[in-house]
Amino acid sequence: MSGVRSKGDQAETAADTGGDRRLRADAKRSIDALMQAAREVFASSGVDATVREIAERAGVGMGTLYRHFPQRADLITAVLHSEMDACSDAAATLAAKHPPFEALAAWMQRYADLVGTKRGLAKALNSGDPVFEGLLTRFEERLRPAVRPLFAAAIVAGEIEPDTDADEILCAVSSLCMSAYDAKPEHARRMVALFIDGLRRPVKGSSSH
Amino acid sequence: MSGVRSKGDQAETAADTGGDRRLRADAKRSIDALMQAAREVFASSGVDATVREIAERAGVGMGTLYRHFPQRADLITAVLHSEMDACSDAAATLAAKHPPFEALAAWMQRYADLVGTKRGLAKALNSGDPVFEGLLTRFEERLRPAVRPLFAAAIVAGEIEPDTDADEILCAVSSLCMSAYDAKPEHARRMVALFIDGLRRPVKGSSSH
DNA sequence: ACCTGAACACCGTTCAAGT
DNA sequence: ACCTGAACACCGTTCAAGT
Repeated sequence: MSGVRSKGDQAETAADTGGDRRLRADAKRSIDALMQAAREVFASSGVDATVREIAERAGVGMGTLYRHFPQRADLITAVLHSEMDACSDAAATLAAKHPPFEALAAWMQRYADLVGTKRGLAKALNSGDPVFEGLLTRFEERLRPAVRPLFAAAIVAGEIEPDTDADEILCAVSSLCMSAYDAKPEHARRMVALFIDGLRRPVKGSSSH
Repeated sequence: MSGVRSKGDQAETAADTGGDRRLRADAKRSIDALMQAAREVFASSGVDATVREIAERAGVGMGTLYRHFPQRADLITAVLHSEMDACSDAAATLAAKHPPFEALAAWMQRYADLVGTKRGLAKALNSGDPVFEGLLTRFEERLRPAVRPLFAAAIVAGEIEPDTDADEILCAVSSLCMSAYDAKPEHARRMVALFIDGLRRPVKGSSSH
């Protein structure tokens, strides 16, 4: 009986983002390759892509895929979680690199891409399978807190109206992309840009001569 | 070269309702059996039911199924068309048998059942496959005209407000059933009944003593 | 502990063979 | 002209065999 680390040892489904929980090196490599391959294949062939296609592209056998992702749905879930997290993380990065309004606008484009892509995937999600439990939850719980500071900064800088409702904007942008994104991604992006630009108002300090 | 009947000979997909367009007796029997079997199987096992299961229940071979319905989706479409038509036809029947308001209320229950059932099927429809072309069109174009007389009659009889919007009611009832029907059909029916009852107002003639 | 790939069960669809 | 059912291609998933 080695006393330390007694419970929480059975994390069957591969970790979400790139979780490295005491895996052997080859295992971690397999998981990374699979998720990368899934990302690419889902992007090019859509959600209906075959597990075989993914395994082949990742350069691993079928058994390896199923060892880390017991069901096809688990791979989809993992990929979506990872993409959502990446989008959330982009908020801080953009905030550090750009002035408030530009950061907000840039992140919205990032978000538009995510939703546009997710729509292809979401089709399978809305099928009601409980396998996809907590995906929308994560969507709301990680993305919203991430974007709030962007709005706050733009408001403090006086670049958008102080009563701008972040949730409303997020909702508008996503529904805007849901409908038309995969037909004309460029068109969707342009509409998002127009929409976000409409929020802008002249900065206080610079316009008073 | 037999001169008569030169064009329009290639009606591949089996007719919609029970279309008897110069089929041999056994062919018609097969089609009827298949549609009836599909109706039952879809109702009990959902839209994901197997073609094999349907063929077996209908007592025909796989080839027979595919002779009349070249794709699985064609069977679904045919069944839905048939159920929509049946629901439309029920309007006239009910109008003949009941007083205006009762006919309207009864038809709404019929409609609730259709939508509740259709929801299970519609899941597959919203997949975007162009195979299901024109299903919603038919839904709107046959059902709405069928129900309009029911509203008109109830309005003339003074049993509901004259400005009642039929489309609004249809929309409300269907969205009411979309969400909760297959979990609790009885509950959905009760809510529809309550809703429709709310439209009623005291009849002019009888309340003036 | 992890990987591989042939094998399994099952699906939609086809087609040679019958009447 | 219509029917039958074995056969095909393909899918998600499993498992004995390897290192």
